[in-house]
Amino acid sequence: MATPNLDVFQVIADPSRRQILQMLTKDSYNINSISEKFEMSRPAVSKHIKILQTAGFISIQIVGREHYCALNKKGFEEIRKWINHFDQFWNSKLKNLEKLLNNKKTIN
Amino acid sequence: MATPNLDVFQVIADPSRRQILQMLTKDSYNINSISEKFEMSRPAVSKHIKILQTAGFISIQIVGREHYCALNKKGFEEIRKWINHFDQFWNSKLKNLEKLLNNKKTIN
DNA sequence: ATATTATGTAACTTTTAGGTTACAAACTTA
DNA sequence: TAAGTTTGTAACCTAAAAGTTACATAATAT
Repeated sequence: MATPNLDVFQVIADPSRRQILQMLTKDSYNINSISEKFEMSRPAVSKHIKILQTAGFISIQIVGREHYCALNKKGFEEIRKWINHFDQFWNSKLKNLEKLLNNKKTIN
Repeated sequence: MATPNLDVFQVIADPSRRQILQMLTKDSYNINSISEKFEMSRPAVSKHIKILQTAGFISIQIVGREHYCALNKKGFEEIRKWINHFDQFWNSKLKNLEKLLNNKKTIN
């Protein structure tokens, strides 16, 4: 794994990475304890951690030889922005429908 | 492209597919007019459309030989649910901090 | 009927994400 | 100092996503 530079959407596309993020809603864990919960090897998890950190989904606090991972708000923001954008689309569509119905009312 | 069955996160991981969704916030287009806006071949776009439809991000209305694509709310819901879940995490973290500060206040 | 337009799909190739093992580095403990 | 932990990384392999071209199908237009 040559740690590719992925955009935030590609980062959360991987189920294992989403599992890691899910896990970090419970507590902060070091990389070893995270990899223990997964089928794959520790280096594989290590790469995922690196990708998550680079994309801003987690931050890492080094305590001695242990690297503790915690959720980082930053990475999620672009996703939320994207979803909000489409929510606006649905809302404006709904408003247009309401306008249409109101016009009909005044006409009849 | 053997039209793989991707989960919603994998579906929006592809930049071209996100561009298509973005395009459909402006208007409803048939597949040919969508592919005209892209560098890649028409069959490639056609596959993306299929993937977007299968995952519930767009719906297709067939008018004669033309297939008109429009945004479908369904596909976005799982993404929003996922984002909301993490928003709850940040909110509860904030509440805990507030509680902590309030306790300090009453102690001092 | 023929030509044109819009689309789907099969077969194939290329690229790369995601996994592995092996080894190095850095910190901790006995 | 030596042994044990925790982590990073290099080198490699595999599976599959994403593209291509070529061809088939179906609706429309002339």
